[in-house]
Amino acid sequence: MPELPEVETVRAGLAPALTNATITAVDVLDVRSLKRHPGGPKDFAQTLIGSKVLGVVRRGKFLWLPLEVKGEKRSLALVGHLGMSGQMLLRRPTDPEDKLTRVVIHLITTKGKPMEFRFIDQRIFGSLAIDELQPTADGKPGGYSAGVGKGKSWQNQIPMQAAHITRDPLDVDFDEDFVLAKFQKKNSGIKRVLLDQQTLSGIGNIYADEALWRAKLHYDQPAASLKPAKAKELLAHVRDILAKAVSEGGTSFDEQYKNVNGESGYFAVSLNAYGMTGLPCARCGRPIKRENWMNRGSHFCPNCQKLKA
DNA sequence: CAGTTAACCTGTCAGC
DNA sequence: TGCTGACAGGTTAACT
Repeated sequence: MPELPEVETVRAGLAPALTNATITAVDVLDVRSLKRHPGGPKDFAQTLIGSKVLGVVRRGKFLWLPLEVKGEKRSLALVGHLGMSGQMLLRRPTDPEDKLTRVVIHLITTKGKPMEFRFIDQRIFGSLAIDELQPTADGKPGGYSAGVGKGKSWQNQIPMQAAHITRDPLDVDFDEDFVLAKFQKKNSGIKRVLLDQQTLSGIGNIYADEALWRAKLHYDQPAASLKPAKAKELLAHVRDILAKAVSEGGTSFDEQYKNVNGESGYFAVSLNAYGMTGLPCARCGRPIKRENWMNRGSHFCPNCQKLKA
């Protein structure tokens, strides 16, 4: 479900509420949501209770909350991934239950106000885990946290389970030359490469289809066949689309993506390819086509986006 | 080694 | 009304 713009919308919503709040209790309603936490639910809850949240950071589709854990020497964070159907909602204890809630983390603000962080996940591809932070490979900030935490110990760190993820196109330290060099070395179709989080992060099925539509590229066009100028143009489209989608609060079609208040985003009205099967292409008027591709779908204009030799 | 596929899961919706 | 199959925003282990 959620790609970079949706995860960033969640991050921005969580940060002001959770920063400096203290965890008071943890309810694990479905242990499958902790599949990336090897210590199990007891260890998960014990570590969290009494800990303070220091910030909310994101790289690509990964989110993490650096923690101050009493009596703990290691640098730890609560790491979250939304998978295909995850949501993170901020609720008051008196609010009605949310369907498909898997984990509830109870907190109290510095002003003594109680609140609940609820992790909702239909398909359980998402997860929460406590993980150790390690220094970033390049010594630069681990991810996006709106400048908060400058000079803090966790600023230039990243959770071990997210360390293999490269920087996303909205990261100030995004290395475009590194990505272009990777394109040149890959014979896979360009869409496959756009979705590879170790080449560049944050892009999923929606924004890949949208960027390729804008660049007039077929999803199976080998990445290495792109001329440098075309590859740069594609990355510029990627950045534009991601930034615009962030400003619109992400893309929502149904109940599967909500911000921290349970509200939908508005970018769906800006889509030109994804989910537009059979509707006229905004450029040439011919119908958008959907093809089965990698156990999912690819949406494109057969007229504007032709495979080139 | 790079490149691909299968598996992990549940809910919704269209069609019969 | 109920059944069946297609489909859904992602990642990663295990193949070729």
